[in-house]
Amino acid sequence: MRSLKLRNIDLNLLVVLDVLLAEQHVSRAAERLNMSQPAVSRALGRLRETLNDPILIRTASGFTLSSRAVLLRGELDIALRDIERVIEPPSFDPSTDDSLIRLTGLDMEIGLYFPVLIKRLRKIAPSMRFEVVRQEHDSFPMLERDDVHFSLSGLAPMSAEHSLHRKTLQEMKVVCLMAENHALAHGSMTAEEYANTPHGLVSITGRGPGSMEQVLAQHGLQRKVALRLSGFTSVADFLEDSDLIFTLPERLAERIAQGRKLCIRPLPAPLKANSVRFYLYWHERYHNDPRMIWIREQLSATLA
Amino acid sequence: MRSLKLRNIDLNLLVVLDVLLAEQHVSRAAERLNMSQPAVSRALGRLRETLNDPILIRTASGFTLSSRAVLLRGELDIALRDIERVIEPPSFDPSTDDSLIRLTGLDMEIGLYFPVLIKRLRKIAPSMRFEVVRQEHDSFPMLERDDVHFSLSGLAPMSAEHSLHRKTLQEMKVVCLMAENHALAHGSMTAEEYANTPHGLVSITGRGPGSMEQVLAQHGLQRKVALRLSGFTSVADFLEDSDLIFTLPERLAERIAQGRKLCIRPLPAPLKANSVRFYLYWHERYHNDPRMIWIREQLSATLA
DNA sequence: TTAGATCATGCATTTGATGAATACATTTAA
DNA sequence: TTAAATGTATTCATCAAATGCATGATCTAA
Repeated sequence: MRSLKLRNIDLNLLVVLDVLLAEQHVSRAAERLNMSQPAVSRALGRLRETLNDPILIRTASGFTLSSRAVLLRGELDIALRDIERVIEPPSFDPSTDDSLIRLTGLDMEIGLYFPVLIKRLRKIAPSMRFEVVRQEHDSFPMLERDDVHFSLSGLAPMSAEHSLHRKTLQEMKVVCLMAENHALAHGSMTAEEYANTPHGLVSITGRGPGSMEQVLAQHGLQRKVALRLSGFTSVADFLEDSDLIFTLPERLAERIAQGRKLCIRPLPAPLKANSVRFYLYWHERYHNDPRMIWIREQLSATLA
Repeated sequence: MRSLKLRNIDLNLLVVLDVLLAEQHVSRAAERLNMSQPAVSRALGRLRETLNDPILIRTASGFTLSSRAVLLRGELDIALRDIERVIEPPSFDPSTDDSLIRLTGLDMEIGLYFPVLIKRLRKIAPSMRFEVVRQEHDSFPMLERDDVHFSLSGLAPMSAEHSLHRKTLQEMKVVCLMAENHALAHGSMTAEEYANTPHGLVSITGRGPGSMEQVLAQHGLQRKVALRLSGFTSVADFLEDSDLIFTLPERLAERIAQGRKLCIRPLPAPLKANSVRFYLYWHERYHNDPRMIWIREQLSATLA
């Protein structure tokens, strides 16, 4: 535990001392410091008092340094340089930075955004390292605990988590994904037809109703969820040759449908209102971190 | 030339920051700093403003550090340690100190005081190095110019040299030194007899009358200086088998007479008043230097 | 819901740094 | 030796800013 010697002295005097030692001349020092000559003279007086040493000694031609002052000059130079490093906003150079950046998110969402981002980052910051961390049920506590720097999520934090920041990556409509040979695969679909078909649901938190339940309720409808999955990976396998419908964000649905016997259909017009957003979340503690700011900017660039 | 970034920020805040980073708790930091809690809270506010970073971030259980704060902790620790070194009175350890100490003085006076001093110093400070420098006509400018740390002299500086300090080493009477077979070598000597004998004079500055001239003048007398020397070394050689008298400080006379056919006689009573002092001089710039303070103390000890 | 803990803020106070003018000291030039 | 010049310290009034007290706001835990 550091002693409190420093509490009892005015560290601001050190800046004046530095210039005084360099100039050995009160008036010139004052000019360089943008202070009045009396102010510097007094500061010198206080320094003499504090350090218990005359520091500058009058001679026929100006001032000379005391032996203490000669020592001080070197030590002070080091100390002030260190302080400047403290004060200075932290610098960041992508070309040399070797930080380890930890990210999390759901498998499918990650696949949608992170590969292209990280490809871009590695091109500009070849020494930077990345780690995609398996997401827990809820990624917000992971941010809180500093397990990860970023979390990609379509959810909103439950309570008002004041320490989290986020940025909307994309907003997209929700579509229906079903087998090519599904009864509703062709022609238009009514809200009632939609509600009466058995549904599949990817529940990230593992519990509670999906957002569609609310929308249906507004139309006096409700649906039957016949299958509940905790991830997107096997959605296609369940859908092919099945009577199920999954209601998913458009780009996710496109991904899942790729190369499978599935087809994407718009939601029935009355239910179309709501859309889905994906967010990038980070913790307050990295809000000003130039590395993280840079990454956020790069992500925006990949989306543009 | 250092930029003046540091002029615009309050360095005293850094001490508070240091404790805040360690405690991550405003009230505890306040206690450790002997400040009120509001004062620390405001200081934290100013720090946030200055560094443009939240530093401490509220969480459910107290504060966490921002990423900037994590960096700061290390940098600040170094900076404050360096500042402490600046503030701290310079330490001095005789057993390890290897300073080079430069001294000057007249040959004979040096022989009187320095050998015993340096013997003592080398015993306690074996790594310290010493250099006895040939004295110029006047040793005071050498002190002014920082050619030497100490000067041994019986003179007083001409003008009021405010930058010089001195310490009386010894006070001694002045005696007459003459050949054993000198006419005045036995019996008492009157002031007139003294004045009428041819004199030798060691003139350190090389010019001007000696101090005896003044004393004689007060008695309406004056003497004839037949021989003028610029040092003491050869005084004995000039005195043996000669009619000259040298008027010298007692201990110097004893030294010179040692093993030679010379004898020491007191001054005639009326002229006896004045005595001679030897001083150790040093420059203001070393007045607070712990090494020089120590040396001065050691010199006193050798004289005691 | 209450009690307890902790940080932020409004307000009044006080400390202490500042600037303008000036006194003081010393050196240089005449 | 005096006068001018240079540079530093000091006096005094002013003003900015930090502080402390009391209080408000927020959150945790029982």
